[in-house]
Amino acid sequence: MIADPQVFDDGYDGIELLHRGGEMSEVLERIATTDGVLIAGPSGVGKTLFARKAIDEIGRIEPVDHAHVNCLGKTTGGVLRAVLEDLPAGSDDVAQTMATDAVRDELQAATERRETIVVLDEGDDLPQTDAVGELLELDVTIIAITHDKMRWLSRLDVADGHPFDRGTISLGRYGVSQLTDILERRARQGFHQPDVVSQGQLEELADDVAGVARNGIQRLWGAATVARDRGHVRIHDEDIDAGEERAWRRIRELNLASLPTHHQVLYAIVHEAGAISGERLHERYDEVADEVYQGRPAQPIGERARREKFPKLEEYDLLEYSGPTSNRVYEVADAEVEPRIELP
DNA sequence: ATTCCACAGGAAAAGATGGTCA
DNA sequence: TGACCATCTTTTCCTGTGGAAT
Repeated sequence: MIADPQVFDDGYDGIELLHRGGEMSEVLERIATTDGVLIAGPSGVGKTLFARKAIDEIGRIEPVDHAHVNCLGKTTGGVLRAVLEDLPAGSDDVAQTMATDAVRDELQAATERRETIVVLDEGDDLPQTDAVGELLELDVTIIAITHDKMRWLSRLDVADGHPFDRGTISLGRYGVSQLTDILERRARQGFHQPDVVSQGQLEELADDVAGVARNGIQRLWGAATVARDRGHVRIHDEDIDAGEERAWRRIRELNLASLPTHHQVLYAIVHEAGAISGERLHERYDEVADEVYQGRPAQPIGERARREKFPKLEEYDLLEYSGPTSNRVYEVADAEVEPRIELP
């Protein structure tokens, strides 16, 4: 059924970008005249793919070097080093302890031989670092990606003004017919055989995910996987329903696996309880800490440092919490996503 | 309405980490 | 090898917030 699994991977970019023609001309136009463009839009509407395709387009006009960096959770130095590592003219392995001055010099050298574009993906927290300011000092073009344009612009603090407030490229959710096209394209490319899924089914999927392309693509993957397991030649409507949870679990499990020990422990504690207050959570952590950290390189951490871990767990869609500072309750997003650490 | 309380999260200091260089 | 250094992480200290109690 699924002949080419990577077509359904989250970061897959070997596919044509559909229904973004207007935004694409806009971004090309702006890149020709300024050295900073902000791309804003909700999760899963193809901001990353859009940026990649924009780089391709630009590369067709003139030769450019580029770096694409995921800035989530990175410090100023971390972003700069990642840029340096990703540039063709930069070093492949930049030491964490390399002085920022030295990184700056190397970036200078790596970017001056030809036009350079830097994509700062997952850039919501960038304004809290100096990374944007540092990069603007160099002769590079920045494409920053964020979920919330207003918040990003208002928190950005760069001396001498910056080019980002001269207009933002906004990528919205797709309409049903547009997303149906997109899903059809994926199906054709991923399944290698016609009629695995009907036009009507694709429309229903597109409608169901409210224009969020990533969700639609993952739902399609889940449906195809279930259909395969059930020995179906084509996707049945029941496969689509049954595949939904599986699709989300796949993404969350990958997210969880990528996190370090402290996050794993905290996730395990919340998972055990289902929902837990901050107070109870800290009590439980203190109870199990000694045993859980036995034989691991990491040491248990204090309460303040634990609080620091939750934004990432939320960002990765593993935990949910909201409400006022006191009486906050932490909940697992999907109880089926098992922790990777055993609690006593 | 005012005071109290618990907790989130900011800032700065301290500690850990992982590198360079003599 | 060991002294030293820059950066990142954690701790310490603290302020702000919203609900609950008075």
